[in-house]
Amino acid sequence: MLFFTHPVREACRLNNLILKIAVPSPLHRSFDYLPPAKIDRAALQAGVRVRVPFGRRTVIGVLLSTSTESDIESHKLKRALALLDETPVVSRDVLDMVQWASDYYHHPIGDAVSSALPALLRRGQSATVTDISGWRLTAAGHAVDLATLTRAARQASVIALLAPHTDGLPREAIEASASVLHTLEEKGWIEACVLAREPQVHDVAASVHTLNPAQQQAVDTVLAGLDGFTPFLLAGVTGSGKTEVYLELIERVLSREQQALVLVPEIGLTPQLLTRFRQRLATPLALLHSGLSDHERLTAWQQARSGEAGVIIGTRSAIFTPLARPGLIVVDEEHDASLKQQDGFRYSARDLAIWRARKLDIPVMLGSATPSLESLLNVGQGRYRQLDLPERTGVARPPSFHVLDVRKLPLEDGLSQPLIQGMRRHLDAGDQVLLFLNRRGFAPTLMCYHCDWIAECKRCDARMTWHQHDGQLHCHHCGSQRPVDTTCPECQGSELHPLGQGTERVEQALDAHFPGVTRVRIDRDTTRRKGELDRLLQQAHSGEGRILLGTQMLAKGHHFPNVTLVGILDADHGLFSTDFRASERMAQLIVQVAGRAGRHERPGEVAIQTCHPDHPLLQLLINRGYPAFAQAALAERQAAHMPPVTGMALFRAEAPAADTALAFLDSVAKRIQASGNSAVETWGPLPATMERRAGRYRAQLVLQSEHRGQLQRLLSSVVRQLETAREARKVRWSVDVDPADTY
DNA sequence: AGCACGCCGACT
DNA sequence: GTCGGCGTGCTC
Repeated sequence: MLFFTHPVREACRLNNLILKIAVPSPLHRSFDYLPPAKIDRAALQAGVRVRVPFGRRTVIGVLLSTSTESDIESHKLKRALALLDETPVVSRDVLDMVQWASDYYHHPIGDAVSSALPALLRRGQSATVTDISGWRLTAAGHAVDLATLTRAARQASVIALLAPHTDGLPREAIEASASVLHTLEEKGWIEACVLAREPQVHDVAASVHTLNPAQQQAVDTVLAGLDGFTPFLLAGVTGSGKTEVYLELIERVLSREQQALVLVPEIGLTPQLLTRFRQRLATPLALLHSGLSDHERLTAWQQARSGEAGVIIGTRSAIFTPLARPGLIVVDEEHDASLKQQDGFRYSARDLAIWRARKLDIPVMLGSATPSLESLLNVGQGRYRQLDLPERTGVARPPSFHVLDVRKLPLEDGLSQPLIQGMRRHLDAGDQVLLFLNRRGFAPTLMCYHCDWIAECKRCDARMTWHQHDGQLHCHHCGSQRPVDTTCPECQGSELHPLGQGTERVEQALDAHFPGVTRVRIDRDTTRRKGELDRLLQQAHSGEGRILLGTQMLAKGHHFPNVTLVGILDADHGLFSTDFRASERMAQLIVQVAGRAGRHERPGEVAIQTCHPDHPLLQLLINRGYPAFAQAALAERQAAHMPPVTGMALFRAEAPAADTALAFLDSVAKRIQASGNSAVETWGPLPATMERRAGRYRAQLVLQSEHRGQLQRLLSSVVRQLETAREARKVRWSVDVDPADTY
């Protein structure tokens, strides 16, 4: 048999071999290449990077598979230039998942594969773990007299830091700007050095953790199924100790020498959560979030791939992280919209987590106090197994709700009298109060009392928000800003007034109502600077701030045990909207915000200011709780033939001219009609609720079907047509399968 | 997406 | 005369 592996024959076979390669481009297909010259067949593993000539450029693609056939005429096939990896950078399970997702979300395969790789690998950097770069003192550096450096404090501190470390310190360990290090290098006092990378050792103090019966039962149920794929929905009311369940399971996974992947919403990756994981788990954590540098991201990716990190915790894109020994996937706050990517490759990290866990044959746990209707339906249909944590840990009891009808109550700077009185009561008792308002700035509208002119954004169909701190009008949709008008541009009147409340204005009002009472405002404006969020949260936790005021940022993932009153200043914002998920989102937000209250021994109160106190879903929510709300909402969706009961997809389009996007979507609708697929209904095309945004006109076409398979088939066919359609060139278009937001 | 080709307007 | 505007075509 050895004769068959004779070199000549092997070469012959290799010459017939076709490489199917995902090339970074917006094209919905892979590209075929001949293997690089002089290459061992064994090196051609799916998932390795390949340098290929593409058009007039050279790009880096990823090998999807090999084949002996190609639809491309052989004289057109080019030869790949080189392989960049000895072992695949995209693991088998991730590659399969990406290919599935590219198909399901109708996103170009090359772009989808790219999103599975850290930027440095996309650009061709070596994937193998490299030694880390650091700095050490030179002989001249050791000889420097620090007393002569009184005018260069930063340089002096670097020298002092490095002095005891003769082998040098890693760059990350030196808190100094690049320019300081550069100056020191120029002076000949420090030099770059290479430090061998040593696996981190992470010890934790042994401690005993007791679980309540519900937690224990949840843990036991998952442990019983640790050797195979089961999706679990951990439905735990806020404060019921979901994190403790995760930690317990992760410990068990680690003790089996396996890794756990934990996905969290963007805003949920709080220092507290990390501290808790670090204190508890005897393994290095690989952290993946948007704030990382390219290098940090690659390092975390490598720690996950090598198995050095036992736990990988990150936001949605972390679902693509390679795992050496996968054992468990956790998706925390699974209802959160940030798990769905909103542009480009519009995948749902939650749904991909399920897919990947099935492929890997490991358990996956979705956790939430307010599960998505999607997940609840999956439970109802027997696809997921629900685990309940009905009780709050300790003695904390559920809060009581008060609906304040602001049609009948005069508002003073957005605060009703009963709310103010309630705040006073709780503050007098020595407790903390949390006010939630999902609107930053001073006032969302600036209006002329003379002629009713309103300050609007020049690039969007939206009002400008007045920000007092910088005296500017800001557009919260495109980011543009301009100075506040002092006279009305229409009638030259000087009666310009701010209308409505933002967090800035409420903060100011608190001065008048609660003079001398300390407060903390947490929104994007007060936390812009690095470290500021941590500092403000610290003030909130320590009790230094008595009144906590903020937007979304304050609503999720934080424990404020001494907060006993939560005020939701404007519940109507989300209750009525064009999006069919508005009431679900509102309910989730109310429950999440309410969950901040009364986590300690004192029961909490929640005051909700609304113009619609009788809204049936709101009443259901506060009287009978989230599960009852969710069942009713699901029944409504059922009756209205809406997701998650039906499948939905959107064609979105935007263009610089008003009618281009709509005209394009009209042609898409015609193609859909022409397909004769009667299982799919279309709605629209319609202009977006806010049609113009950042100077571009936006529109969408909704597709719905009871038969997801039919919907998928139709999308494939239409997307294929659009690739070469003339009208598609004038617009920026995209498909959004299972949209998180319609507008 | 990039990149090149190609055909019309206002500048050194 | 040419620099450069963006429409059109192509990528194995």
